[in-house]
Amino acid sequence: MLEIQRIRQEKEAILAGLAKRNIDASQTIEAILETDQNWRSAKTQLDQVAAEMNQLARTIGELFKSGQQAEATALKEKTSVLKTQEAELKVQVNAFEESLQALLYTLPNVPNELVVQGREAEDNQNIFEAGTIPQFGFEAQPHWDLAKKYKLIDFELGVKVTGAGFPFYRGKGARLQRALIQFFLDEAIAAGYEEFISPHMVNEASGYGTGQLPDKEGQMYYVKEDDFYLIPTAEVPLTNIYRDVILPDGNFSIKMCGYTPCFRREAGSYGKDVRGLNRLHQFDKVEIVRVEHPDNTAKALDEMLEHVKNLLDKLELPYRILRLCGGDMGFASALTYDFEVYSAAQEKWLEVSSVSRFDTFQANRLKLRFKDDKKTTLCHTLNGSALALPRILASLLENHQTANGIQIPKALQAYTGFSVIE
RNA sequence: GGAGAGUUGGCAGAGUGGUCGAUUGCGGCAGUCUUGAAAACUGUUGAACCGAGAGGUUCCGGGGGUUCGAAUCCCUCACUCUCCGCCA
Repeated sequence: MLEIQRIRQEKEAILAGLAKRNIDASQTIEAILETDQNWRSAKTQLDQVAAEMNQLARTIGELFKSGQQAEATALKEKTSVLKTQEAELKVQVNAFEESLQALLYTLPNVPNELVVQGREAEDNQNIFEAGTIPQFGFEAQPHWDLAKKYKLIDFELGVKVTGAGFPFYRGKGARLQRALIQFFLDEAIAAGYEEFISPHMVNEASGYGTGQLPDKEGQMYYVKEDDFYLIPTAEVPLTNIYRDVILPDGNFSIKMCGYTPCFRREAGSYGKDVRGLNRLHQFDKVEIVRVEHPDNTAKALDEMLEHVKNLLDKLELPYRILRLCGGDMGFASALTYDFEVYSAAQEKWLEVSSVSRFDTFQANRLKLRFKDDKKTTLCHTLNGSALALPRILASLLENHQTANGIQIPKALQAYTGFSVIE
């Protein structure tokens, strides 16, 4: 959520920024400013009336105490007019406040200056590439065939027990999955992130805190009896640790990581994009989350990018980094880098990580601030996948396949306990 | 699931209708003392909003009500804890 003070002060810059998302927010901004103006004027009146009421009540109290019943009763009569006024103003103030809030919720974050205007994936900027795309002397198979051939993943069994998008991993497939989780966590911990095992369900307030609510409830699984949401990412429980928190000073850098399963309804998706592991309703992910002083955000983002690069290097996967264009960025993000691994078998790039800075957008909703010379200032939040498992598993299988089996990257062998799947 | 107790400032914990944004203790900060530290003592220490400022308003789990006046009384919802039951 954008800060109202910022909208008051930097209207033009915000409009220009949102234009990069192909959004013309001028009407919304005007409505916000008008509602804000109305709210402030009603609020000022309400405050005045309330002040008078308080004064009167005090006077009446003193009169009663000193036994001046008649005077007190006379004054009491005067309060009824003020009371009516106060009630009316309260209704107004609340109404303005609500519509202001609703309007503010509709505005996405303002893109960083590095972000270019664009509509879709093609407009994203390719800023980095590494690794070599493997050449096979045979016809490379997609991961769903490999998974079947080596009995690593059973999609049909998942359909039987739950439904599409809920696969079983079995045998070496399960082992590989567990190895990856352990590997990612160990790397994150070595990079200074504190590990958390979080709840896999969150309450409504947490959904609002990170921006899944309102509006995107359709993307989350919902447990009606208890009013809980299954987490779509560890970002939600980890970031919400700092909901309603004021850090004591500006000297902080909070680095958290956590492995969780992630649950996403993914309503409306179909076709080859969802084949195999490409898109699931339940998948595993190690997430890194940071809470930073605004001055440190750029550096933190760089560190996170380096961290993810390192993971992919160690997994010996060919990848590229895209800086997302305005139209392709998430609602809350100010700047997002996607990591994509090339799969020579599917002959396409698979998104395996998304690293973003949100600046104050999440912090404003979370009310996450720090004290700075008696002032309270909003913190910055960042997060990134490091990494999401299914597409990593897919690209490991596809890129490291040989005619006789699948080679496990060296860095992973200590975790899997085997070096080849045959 | 049954029964009961509770929700107050960073924490602990008073406060049952009037000057209470709230006693006190701990913690934090500043100071006195000290070569320094500890101890002791003194002072200070919540947040949000409106306002150029002076100042004002709001917040004692959320919402509503009674009253001139509510942390305090009533209604309602949520959450937490304890005991019993069930259970990994």
